[in-house]
Amino acid sequence: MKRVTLKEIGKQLNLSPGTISKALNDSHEISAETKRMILAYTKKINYIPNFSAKSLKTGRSNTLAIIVPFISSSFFFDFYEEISLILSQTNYQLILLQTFNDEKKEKEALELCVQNNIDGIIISPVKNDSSLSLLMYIMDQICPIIIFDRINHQLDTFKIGIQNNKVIYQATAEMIKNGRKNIILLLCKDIGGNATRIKGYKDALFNSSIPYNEDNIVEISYSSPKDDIDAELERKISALLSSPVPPEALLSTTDTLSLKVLHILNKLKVKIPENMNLIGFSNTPFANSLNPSLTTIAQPTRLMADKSVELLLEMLKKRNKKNYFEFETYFLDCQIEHRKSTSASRE
Amino acid sequence: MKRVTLKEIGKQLNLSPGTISKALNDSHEISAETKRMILAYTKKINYIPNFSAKSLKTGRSNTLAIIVPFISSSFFFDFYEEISLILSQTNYQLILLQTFNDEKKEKEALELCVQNNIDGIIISPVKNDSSLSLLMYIMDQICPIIIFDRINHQLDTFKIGIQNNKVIYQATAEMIKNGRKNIILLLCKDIGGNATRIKGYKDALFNSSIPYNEDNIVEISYSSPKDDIDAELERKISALLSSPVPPEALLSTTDTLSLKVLHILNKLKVKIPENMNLIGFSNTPFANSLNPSLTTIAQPTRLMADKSVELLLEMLKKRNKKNYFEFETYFLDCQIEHRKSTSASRE
DNA sequence: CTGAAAGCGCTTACAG
DNA sequence: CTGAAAGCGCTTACAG
Repeated sequence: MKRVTLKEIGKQLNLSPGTISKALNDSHEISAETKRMILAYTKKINYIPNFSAKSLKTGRSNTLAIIVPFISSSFFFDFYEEISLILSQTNYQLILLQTFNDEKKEKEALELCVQNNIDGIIISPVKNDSSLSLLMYIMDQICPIIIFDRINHQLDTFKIGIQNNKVIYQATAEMIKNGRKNIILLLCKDIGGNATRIKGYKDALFNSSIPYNEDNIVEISYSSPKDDIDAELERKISALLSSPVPPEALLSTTDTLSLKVLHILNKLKVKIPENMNLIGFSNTPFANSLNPSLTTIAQPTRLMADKSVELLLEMLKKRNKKNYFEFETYFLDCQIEHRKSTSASRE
Repeated sequence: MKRVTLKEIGKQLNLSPGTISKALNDSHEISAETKRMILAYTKKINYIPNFSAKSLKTGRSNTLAIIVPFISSSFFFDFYEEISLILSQTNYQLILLQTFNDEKKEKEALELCVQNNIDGIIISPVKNDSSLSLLMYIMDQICPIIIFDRINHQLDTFKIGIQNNKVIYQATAEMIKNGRKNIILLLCKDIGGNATRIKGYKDALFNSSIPYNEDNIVEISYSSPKDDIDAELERKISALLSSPVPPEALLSTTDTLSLKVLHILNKLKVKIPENMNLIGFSNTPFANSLNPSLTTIAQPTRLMADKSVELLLEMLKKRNKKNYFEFETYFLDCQIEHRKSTSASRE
């Protein structure tokens, strides 16, 4: 029982390998009768084609790639799941690559795409200018690219993201409405959208005539959800809590930080929401089961994934007509999901 | 700027394509001098080889596959992450495939492996006998296979799992020690290890002279973490709670069930741990942040992943000497992680 | 409607 | 140590 090839099948059926190939690809050149006969036979022997040969010949792989910083981040995970689900309805395969926020790994991931004749790429890049020349080369020579999430990247293509200033504005305003004035904004350092995030935060304060205090901007530097930032985070939070006018609210802008800060506040016996309103940027399905359940800003992950695939498939369809596209950046809206960690009542 | 081939490079350097190939593969046939020169050049122009051609020629892909029911299950996710981490140290690529507990999808996933000249497979199969003939064919003709988690599968190969009866015994004994006699065992229906699980449960009761009551075995039928089983689960739990002798403890054997049942018990205002001890089979890192924090049975996921890769790589090394192996099944130990959802004190 | 033949870009046994 | 040549298993322009 050796692995069967088209040549072998042709010999069995007294047809040429080319005819078998055309039949299996449902070419109009082949008669219905012959097709039926060939399909019956290949099904019977469970013929499994060799994709390497096909890919070598055609220059395509029927495979798309999604490149994210960390699949362990629930936003990226959900995004991946959705893409995976959509593509399972097509005959595209999907491969998942992680950069770990490392430019070198990003380059490796992209080269892997080239090596494997990947047909299209959806990526959340490491930095605004990471792998720029390689990405441009790929766009030009290899396959279309869609950028999502970190849409400040300089590559000229379709981009799908959220309006950071707007959503941070809303969350901050929400806390102000709950009577909180001293609000911590917790950020992951060196992430593209921070400037716009801070802008949204400041605008919300300004519109309620609350003075801006730069000590309330807390930036934590980490690149992996597994980095040990717990001690640093606890120290900074503790310091703010023991200041003359302790903070009454905290807005956390990443999934990782949201979970960690909740844990720390519980440990420090801070009463949530009475003494501390808490809103987390998060996509975790467990927000409901947390203690207390966490009010979150949920990114429209599925919509983002849907749009990314839609655009990529569209570019693939028009693959031959380059420069045809007017590239656009799409900003999707986030939603605040209210749970127990925010309320107006105090102790 | 067209994509460069070995032929092209050969022309530029006045060498044959064969020589370039050998140099890049660090063949001993090529002089150090020539190698250095070729490497310098290919690096300068950032030569990226065509893996399809390589794979077609060699019959190998340098890619391993991991096939799981659902990557959204945290056990499988952690397992995947660990494998991914280990392989990033090697030059094997990894592809992830999901079966959604569907035999047809499992067959498709395996055929995809064959199509892509995958070098090795690590799989948690859908059922004890799913895809048996295809798996045997693959083992025989294509590449080695390791089975993990669902180790009751009939394929003869290396298997890595846990001793279900032992760990369920321990968890049950733990609850008995906390003075609980009426203990619910919550299972996902039709999963391989259930018989051994029930045995562990019964043995623990028996050794404490507690009569076995079959109503306490609750089986819920679902195949995806996203299946809507909430109503059914709530109905069954409610019914037991309103029986003359309500249960005082619950042992949940899957991740999905653990989170759902916690949510339901909270909703029904059952006091945990006072009136209900709760132990969940779970790998979620959020166990600590749940309300209350959940005592869990944690599978030795990383060890299982390490062992799986170790065995697979070993089989790959000895690829030519088939039938050389004495296949074994490895049983790894689980650990109970004590948190607030279990204790002896009552109300 | 079917077939013969070239070629995708590599690797490798063989010759020199 | 280097090269010429065959071949991996497909697809497809071309011929008939």
